[in-house]
Amino acid sequence: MVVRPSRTSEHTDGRTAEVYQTAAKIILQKGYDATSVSDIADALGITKAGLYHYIRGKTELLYDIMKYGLQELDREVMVPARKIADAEERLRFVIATHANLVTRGDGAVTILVDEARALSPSQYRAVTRLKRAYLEFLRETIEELRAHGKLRGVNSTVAAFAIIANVNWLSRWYQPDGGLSAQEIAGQIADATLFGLMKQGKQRSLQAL
Amino acid sequence: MVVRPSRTSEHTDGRTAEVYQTAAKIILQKGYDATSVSDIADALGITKAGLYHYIRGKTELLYDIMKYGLQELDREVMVPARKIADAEERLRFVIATHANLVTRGDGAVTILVDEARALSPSQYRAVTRLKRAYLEFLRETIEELRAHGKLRGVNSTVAAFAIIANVNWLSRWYQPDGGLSAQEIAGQIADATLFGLMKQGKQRSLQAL
DNA sequence: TCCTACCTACCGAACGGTAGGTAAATAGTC
DNA sequence: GACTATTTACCTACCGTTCGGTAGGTAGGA
Repeated sequence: MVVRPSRTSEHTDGRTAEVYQTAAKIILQKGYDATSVSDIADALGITKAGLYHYIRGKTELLYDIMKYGLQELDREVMVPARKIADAEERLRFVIATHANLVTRGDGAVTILVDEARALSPSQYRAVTRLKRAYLEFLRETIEELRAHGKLRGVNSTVAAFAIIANVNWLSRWYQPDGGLSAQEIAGQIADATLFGLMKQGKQRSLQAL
Repeated sequence: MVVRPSRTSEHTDGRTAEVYQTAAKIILQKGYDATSVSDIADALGITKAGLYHYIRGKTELLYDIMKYGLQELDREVMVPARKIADAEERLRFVIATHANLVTRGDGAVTILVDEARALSPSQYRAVTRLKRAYLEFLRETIEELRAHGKLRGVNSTVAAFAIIANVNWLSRWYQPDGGLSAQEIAGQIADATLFGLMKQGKQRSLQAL
């Protein structure tokens, strides 16, 4: 996870990126509330006061990590997806790419999922707004499938949440050293989810199982 | 949520049930770490020390709630499901019933999902063991489908987690006063998930969408 | 006379955060 | 290049607050 320069954080160099990466990793493991600022400082080999040189506060750190996760989702999933004309192909791309982002696991995208509760109201609103944009993007693509007569009798909200559920849940059970590769899993999830929604999906050749 | 008498908690009357229900509700809203023992006591209209008359500790309270959730899952989903001979029908029943349990929402089943991290190692092991039993139950049923030649080329682990993902994610977006009823959603999730896994599902008549 | 169901008052530990300092690097001036 | 001013990157030491938990008491019912 590389943090790009932004107006909201005045430190943009490599050390700040390291702070964010380390924090994301620990928060992912222990949860936000159970992670103390000292935990993060210790992992970085500095003191708590030293860490406050880089962050403005604990929730601001969380918020910045989440913002990065949402940017990542936009940059790597939504922007490229919008260039795909065919709705079915687009949806398959979104599911597989998002799944890869979760398993690649620098943490930011995943932290997004669970820890929003800890944000301040205004931070929460900002994050929720961007999450909702992603949901709407999925819903629109699904409705496009329906318009082409390809969708089964499934509510598009339920379907969109089903996609998000499957992808995000990956972070809870995926093990890099397990029997299945991230690509295999991503492909299978995309396939099963799409097939469940559509009247007749072009069934992809499935990799070894 | 009604807590049944058990050997591990010495108080079994109505007040203890009220304690557990209230605690579950608050933990569900705020998260376990962010919920203080005083929060729960306040909601019950007693002091913190008064609450300790009913509980042995904060994690024990969480553990007891989770144990109840797992019992609920066993009693209401797995036990009746085992009586269903047809694997497809059985899987549909499991998905729909589990989904209803989540949306009915007295909290215990849902808390199970997110807060296991806060348990002590031995408590964590106990909960994980029972969760794994549920996963295995799903996997076996899915493999039964495969044995009958009904399954598409999907890994049964991926499929089992997909079911769990869809059902548990419900708790994050289901709104009782929303446009969709719990039954509708449960039915659609069961239908879309099953259809995604199977070669040819008996497509149920879907309710209004 | 016990037991149940609480209470007040408190403890030690951990928390997020800050005040105020310092050594080393960097930038500006001559 | 030498000297100074400023900034960076931390530090020690501490603050007020909140936390989970407890000791010891009490009012009321069986």
